[in-house]
Amino acid sequence: MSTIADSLGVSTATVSLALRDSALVAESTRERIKEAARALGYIYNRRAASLRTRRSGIVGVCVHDIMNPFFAEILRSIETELDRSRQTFLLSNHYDELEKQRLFIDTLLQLGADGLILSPAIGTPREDITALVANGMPIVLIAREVEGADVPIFRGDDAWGISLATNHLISLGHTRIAMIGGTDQTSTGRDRHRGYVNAMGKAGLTVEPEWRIAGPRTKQGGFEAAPQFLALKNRPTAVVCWNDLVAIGLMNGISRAGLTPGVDVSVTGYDDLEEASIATPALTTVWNGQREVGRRAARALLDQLNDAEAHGGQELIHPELRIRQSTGKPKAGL
Amino acid sequence: MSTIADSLGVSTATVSLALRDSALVAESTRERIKEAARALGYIYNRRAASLRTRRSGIVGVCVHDIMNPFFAEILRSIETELDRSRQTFLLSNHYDELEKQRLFIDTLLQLGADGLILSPAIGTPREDITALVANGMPIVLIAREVEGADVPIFRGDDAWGISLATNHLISLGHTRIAMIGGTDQTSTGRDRHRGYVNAMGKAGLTVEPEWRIAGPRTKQGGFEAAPQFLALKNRPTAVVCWNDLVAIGLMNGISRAGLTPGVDVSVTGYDDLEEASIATPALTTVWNGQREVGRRAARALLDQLNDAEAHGGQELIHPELRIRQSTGKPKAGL
DNA sequence: CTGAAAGCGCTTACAG
DNA sequence: CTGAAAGCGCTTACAG
Repeated sequence: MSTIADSLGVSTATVSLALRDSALVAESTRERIKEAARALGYIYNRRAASLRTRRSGIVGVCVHDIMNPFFAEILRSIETELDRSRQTFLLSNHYDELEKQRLFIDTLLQLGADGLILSPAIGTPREDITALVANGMPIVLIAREVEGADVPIFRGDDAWGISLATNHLISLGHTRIAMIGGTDQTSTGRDRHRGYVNAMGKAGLTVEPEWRIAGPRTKQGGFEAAPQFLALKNRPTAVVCWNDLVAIGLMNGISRAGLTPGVDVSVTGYDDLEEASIATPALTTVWNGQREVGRRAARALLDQLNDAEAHGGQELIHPELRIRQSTGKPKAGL
Repeated sequence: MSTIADSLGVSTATVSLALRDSALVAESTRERIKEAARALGYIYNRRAASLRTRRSGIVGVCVHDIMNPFFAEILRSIETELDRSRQTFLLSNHYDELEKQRLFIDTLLQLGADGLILSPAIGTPREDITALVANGMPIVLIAREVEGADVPIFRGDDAWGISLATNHLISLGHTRIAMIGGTDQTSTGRDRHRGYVNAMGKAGLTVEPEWRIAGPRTKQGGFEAAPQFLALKNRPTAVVCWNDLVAIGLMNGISRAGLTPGVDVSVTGYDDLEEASIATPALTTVWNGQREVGRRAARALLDQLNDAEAHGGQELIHPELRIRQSTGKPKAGL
């Protein structure tokens, strides 16, 4: 910048102002300065600027796994929103390791990030969140709760959503319904399991303990759970899966065993990923508003950046059932 | 830092040294300083440090789409390598839009990033790469070439790899083999198509123009190409797909039409994604060394950071055929 | 082993 | 409308 200033015989203050299109600088001066900047191949140094202004233009986004299509869809809409306001976003996976998450948060602090969008790792203590807030870094949560942390959170109404899937199966005539996937260590896992149990109870149906195969959260996991499910004595005729990935994996596993998902066993997913509609058979699932979650979370954070007052959030997104070919009436005789 | 210095009656220089474990500082002083830093909740300001040292600890990674499992697998191994040397990595999608890619590169320059790992967007001119190098930013390419750019590149031997798949089908007795997916706008697309054509030629087989359905690169794309393929007159008995995603989508589409992939139509993929082995039927494909690509690219970049001399790369990764259930002999009578 | 001083490249009052 | 000066929080010669 001083090179530009010298070459034109003006002050660096004027250059700084001109490059940011300040009305304080005469039109002609501004033009000359911009021209010189171009000619000299000037590169704006954001570190220096941010050191002075205390705004970095960086927003951190940290989730369990960015390559998981569920988060991928959320991230895309976050990306769209942040791009619009020219924020750079720093992505990271924490793989549900608290240490990785803390390392990332430290990095964010050191870089002077303006805010954080976080889907907290399993076991995240409230203090980790409040410490951030105390350091003046706005934060919004997505997908998962952190008990006792008073920050905006955006997610779907899991208990309600899973009841949609469960009730759909019940209305088709299924009475023995299993639930596969998810973990009680996350609020999402607990909420969905509770929703399933409640829906069964309301319909006067019993739930056998071995009908709950907890754990799987990926396609691979669902695939591997298939044999265990198929081996159940007095096997359930339908399965509520924790998410679409588990459901698709499970259906693949069922097909491998020579049975036909949607005919021999009804299967529901959760999330309505893009993939759900092209699965074979097309997956009956619950739309979970990923796009909406991402959009709202990003907006809420941006609002906080521009106005420390703003502090919304918390309204749950209302899930919707999507009926496709992976569910049907129980086969006669089962 | 000056707060720490004041509270202890030492200079900031000493504090700086102590916090970085310099042997220049007496053990006892070091301890006192670190203790004070902890007590005061000191946060290291990387912007300030980097302004002074001209190293930011940031490495940029830019690909077509980080949520695509192909890149996802590469990114995971890049992540592992960079974590090890405590570099923060800034991820971005360019979605094959040159403008997005340029914006990201600009951001990197402004943040003073130490280097870039890039899978270049379609149409990236050589000048974009050389300009970066001229600005002193080390760069390595992955997956795709940029003609005339003299920088390290890491990728598989695509022409060779696709010939493995093609020859496998030929050896099973197929003579009419289609190729679905990919675009001639990328080196990868051209190489794979060329490899397929060559393999067919060497076996004395002809390739009808309508057997090439260019374009699809995703599951959705493969799924949508199914009807077009199935409608071909004198339909090929086998399909070489551009990648696993297209192959899996295509198989879903074929199933939807009531045919059985692997029996009625043989299908091969490319990349050997984790998903390939749990697809139904399990996908015959070509292992493309994603992990290896990521690992080598990250190492090469780190080497360049630590020693401007280093400048390796260019050896192609040798693909391998993985035979599973999606390929078989052509059905009698076809 | 420790301190005083300069400087990285910006922006922001303040003065004119 | 423009300039001189201070300062953001570090690190690095240099001197002692």
